[in-house]
Amino acid sequence: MRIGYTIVDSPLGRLLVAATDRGISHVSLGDVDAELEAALRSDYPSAALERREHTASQWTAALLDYLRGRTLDLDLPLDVEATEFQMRVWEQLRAIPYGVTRTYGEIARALGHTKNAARAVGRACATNPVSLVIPCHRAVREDGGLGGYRWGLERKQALLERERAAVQLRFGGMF
DNA sequence: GCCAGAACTCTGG
DNA sequence: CCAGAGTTCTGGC
Repeated sequence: MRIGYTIVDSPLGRLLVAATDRGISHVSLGDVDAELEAALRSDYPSAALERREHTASQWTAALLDYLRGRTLDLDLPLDVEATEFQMRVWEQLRAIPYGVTRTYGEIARALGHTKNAARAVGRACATNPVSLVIPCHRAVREDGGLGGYRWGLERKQALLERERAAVQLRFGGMF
């Protein structure tokens, strides 16, 4: 498998976008490029990875727009591998509106788990390979805590604050 | 209420 | 298989 990727500056640090010719396969945030490349490599141990500046530039631009609060919907083509359960969790995550949060437990219940599968949901979120596109940062704990975030807790907090601010800006006076 | 410990589901090694 | 996870529930105080 061939995967091209690029790393650019973003409001939340370095942003890595990786894609096959079919869609986005990996999106991550970090402080240093090497850290992001290592994460990509560990997700795709046997793929041919090629760093190219112009890789997926349309999609990268869309992600940057999103981070700046100019785009609320990231409906981009994905090319990711996942278990059935992960697919269903990610589907639920993508259904959460911009600026809104949902708890791990709520997501578990939405999947039809009467028993508590919140931990499994957390695990599925944690292994989401395309941050932002699948908004795993909108999943929080029931006790009001943020829970964790694969790309750094302060980024999760910053993302949620940015989303709230952008919503305020657009719809603030309307209610 | 608060805290420790058990319960629950999925998955990588 | 089993440990451990981006959790939640329960029971004792």
